[in-house]
Amino acid sequence: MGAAMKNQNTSKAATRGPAEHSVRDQIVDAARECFAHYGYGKTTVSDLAREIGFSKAYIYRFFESKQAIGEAICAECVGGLFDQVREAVGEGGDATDKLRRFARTATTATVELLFTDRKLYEIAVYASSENWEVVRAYIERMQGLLEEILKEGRENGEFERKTPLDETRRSIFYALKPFIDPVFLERSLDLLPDAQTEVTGLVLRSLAP
Amino acid sequence: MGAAMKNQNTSKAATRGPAEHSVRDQIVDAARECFAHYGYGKTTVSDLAREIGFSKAYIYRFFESKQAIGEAICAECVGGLFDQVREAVGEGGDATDKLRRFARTATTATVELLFTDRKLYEIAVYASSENWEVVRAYIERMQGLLEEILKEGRENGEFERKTPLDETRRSIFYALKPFIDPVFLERSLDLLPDAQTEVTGLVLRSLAP
DNA sequence: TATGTGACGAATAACGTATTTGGTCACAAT
DNA sequence: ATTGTGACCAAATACGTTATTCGTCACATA
Repeated sequence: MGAAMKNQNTSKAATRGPAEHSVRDQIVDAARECFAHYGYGKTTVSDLAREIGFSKAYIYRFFESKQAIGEAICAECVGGLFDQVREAVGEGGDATDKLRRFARTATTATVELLFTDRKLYEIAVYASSENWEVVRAYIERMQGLLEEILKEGRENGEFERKTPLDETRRSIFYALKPFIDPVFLERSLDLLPDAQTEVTGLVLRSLAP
Repeated sequence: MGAAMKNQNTSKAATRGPAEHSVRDQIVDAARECFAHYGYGKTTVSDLAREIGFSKAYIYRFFESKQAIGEAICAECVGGLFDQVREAVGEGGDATDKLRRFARTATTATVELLFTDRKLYEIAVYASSENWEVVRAYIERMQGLLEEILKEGRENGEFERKTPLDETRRSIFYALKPFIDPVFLERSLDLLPDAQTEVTGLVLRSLAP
């Protein structure tokens, strides 16, 4: 099984110097604007330095690498996605409704990001394809949320209880992946929104007690 | 909704001249070897011409373009995949078993292609990402096979009958896509084989009467 | 008609080079 | 200590030029 297995670049925070510092915020602010406007690849670290009026070297006092800055921006993006999903789920009624909201919102929020901030979306795709830590964290939070929904559904009798909870959570997440993972979602656009609805239906049928 | 929507290059056969002709077969044979050895991109039409001892211009009497030759080779590949799946399904017992075989064989056969004929797999990825007609045909045949399994399961009471058959077929196919579609499968390798098994389990639960 | 080709143009890829970029470090100032 | 920088290097990238490659067409031969 000599698979590809690239960098194993699941790097840690990759942040340096004081965690709370106005310059760090300035860098992030500048990066957010520049990345969104020119894209991650076309923005140079010197651009960011010029934008905040400091030298390039100073930026490296706060971030280990350009990618680390990209991860910070990406964290904001996926954090926003997660918040939207969590909020939508919170407004749901029973677990079935919550699960529907979970799937629907994850898709619509990500698609919206794709269309309104295409350049930022590209970072997310890159991050996902390169297994950045921030994506792993996002997936874990999403699965955590999903598990909560499942638990609730199991407790109040909406969902079956025989299948191990972990397996249920994972398999649902895999099945929904084409509509959640940015890399896959790009290739599923022409199937939306029907395919997403129908897979959610399938998932709910699989949960029937 | 200004989606991407590229070439709409879902071209037809793109074949020219006599359909039955020894030279056509020679071209395809040479292409199969060269594409598998050097890859689609690195193989030039002149290479194929030299291989069969004719001029490059003559090749264009039989195929409209290099891509058309690629489609022919790709058709062989996915045809092979489909045959493997159909055979495995044919050896199955009840519909549940057949569905399991359907999913498992589709994945293993595609992964095997990926590892043994990586260069040909690349063509399949390219074909899929560019929506070549041959891929569309493959998907339709696969869905046809899946529908047969579902019908059988519905008739003998293994599967539920409330959900419209079309929807069931489509949603199952979508859910399995990360393990069938070459483009997706490449990114799901690290989840195999567990994820595939677990999603299949989810699908079967959703089919419970 | 069926088989087969060399020559040709536009588009693309390969290639080598000059420039830019990511990242570090020694050093200065507060 | 903390804040801040210019100079520097290896690696990557942009760029302009050359060489291939796709695909066509007029033409040849049997």
